Amino acid sequence: MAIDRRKQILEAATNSFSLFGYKATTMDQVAKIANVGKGTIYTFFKNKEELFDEIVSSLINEMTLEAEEVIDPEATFSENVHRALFRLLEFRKEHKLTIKLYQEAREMGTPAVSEVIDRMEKVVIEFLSHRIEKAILSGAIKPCNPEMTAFVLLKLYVSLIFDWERAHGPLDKDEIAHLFELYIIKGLSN
Amino acid sequence: MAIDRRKQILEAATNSFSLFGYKATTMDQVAKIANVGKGTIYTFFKNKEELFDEIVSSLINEMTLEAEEVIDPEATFSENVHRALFRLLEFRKEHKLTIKLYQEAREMGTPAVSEVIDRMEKVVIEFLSHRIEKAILSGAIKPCNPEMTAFVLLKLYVSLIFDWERAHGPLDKDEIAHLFELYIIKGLSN
DNA sequence: AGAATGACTAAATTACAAATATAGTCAAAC
DNA sequence: GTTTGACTATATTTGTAATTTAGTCATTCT
Repeated sequence: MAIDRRKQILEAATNSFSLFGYKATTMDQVAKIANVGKGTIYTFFKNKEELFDEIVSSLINEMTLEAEEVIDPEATFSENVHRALFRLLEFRKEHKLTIKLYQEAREMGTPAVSEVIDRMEKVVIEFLSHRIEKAILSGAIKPCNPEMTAFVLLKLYVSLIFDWERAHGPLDKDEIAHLFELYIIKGLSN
Repeated sequence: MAIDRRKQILEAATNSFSLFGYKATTMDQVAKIANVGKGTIYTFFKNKEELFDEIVSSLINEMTLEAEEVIDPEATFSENVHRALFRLLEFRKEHKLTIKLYQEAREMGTPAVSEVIDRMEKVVIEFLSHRIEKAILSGAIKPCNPEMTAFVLLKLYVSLIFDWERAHGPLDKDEIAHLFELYIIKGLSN
């Protein structure tokens, strides 16, 4: 239990960031939770921001890997959107951090947090853009600006998860998948 | 030029709110621009917030009227969405106020401003909901939750006008109309 | 030795108070 | 009867002391 202090620190920091946000998490707190002296944190991480960045980077990596993994080149575009969405929606614990960060960015505008969100969104948009480009080339979907389409998909997702849920209670995975299918893939028109 | 002080005041306040926002507009300033004594404002409006509310209310009324007017019961749903959107996008001056208010709500979270935005969005969503309900009943579009669909349409609009434009420069009317057609009405799938 | 530590310091944040600015009033002027 | 701007009470900003927190480093522990 006294080994792998690095991991202990990362875990403690992740929990604290998820629960209280970036600004409200103190290094003393992280040290206390991780059961290490504060100095120990600085033997592994240059400063608070780097600790934060490492946590977010590995979250981004995990998500990208998962998404990459779940894509089936044989399946249709719509099916792949489904699969990726579903997997994404299962990231509940990591999601807690994301949700907290969106909240902190909105309510307090902490710069380090806004930067990190930009970074996350950039990765998501790039990932989606590539998929969309391929789907256009293969004729699976209509020609469109891939970056803007990625942007619209992300905005729809964020709107549903953060804004709609905040006012109307949570949506389950199937519901969200159905909504993407209806609004973006198939379209409303008969 | 010394008559209809009420109108002068409304105009001065509208300009100042559009240019500087709600908080940064002072009653002395409004009086100065409107060429009236400050006391005069209070013979027509109980306080700053009521002056603001009246301006926003008439903006909402104008918009609803315009939208109502532009709807053609004979035309298709998609065409009506187009027409309404186009008309909306012509509201450039009033739009300035809306844009400033969104900015102020985001950056400073002024309560009076956030309330007003909620009010505006509620009206828009109610208006859209009714149209969508009718379109579902007439079979013009697929069955869906009208309120949520209205919400998604609004969010797409706001995302494009405020978020995308902020990062990538303005979109022209035809482009926006085309995007609505592509993403929401027809869908991406081939 | 080398890793871990927590008292320590410098810098940032918050709490508080005085100074300023603003909303709203009202007695005088028109 | 309407308009007005000097006036007041309230809200905001500014400057400053008190507190908190990030980051260091001499000492302790293994």
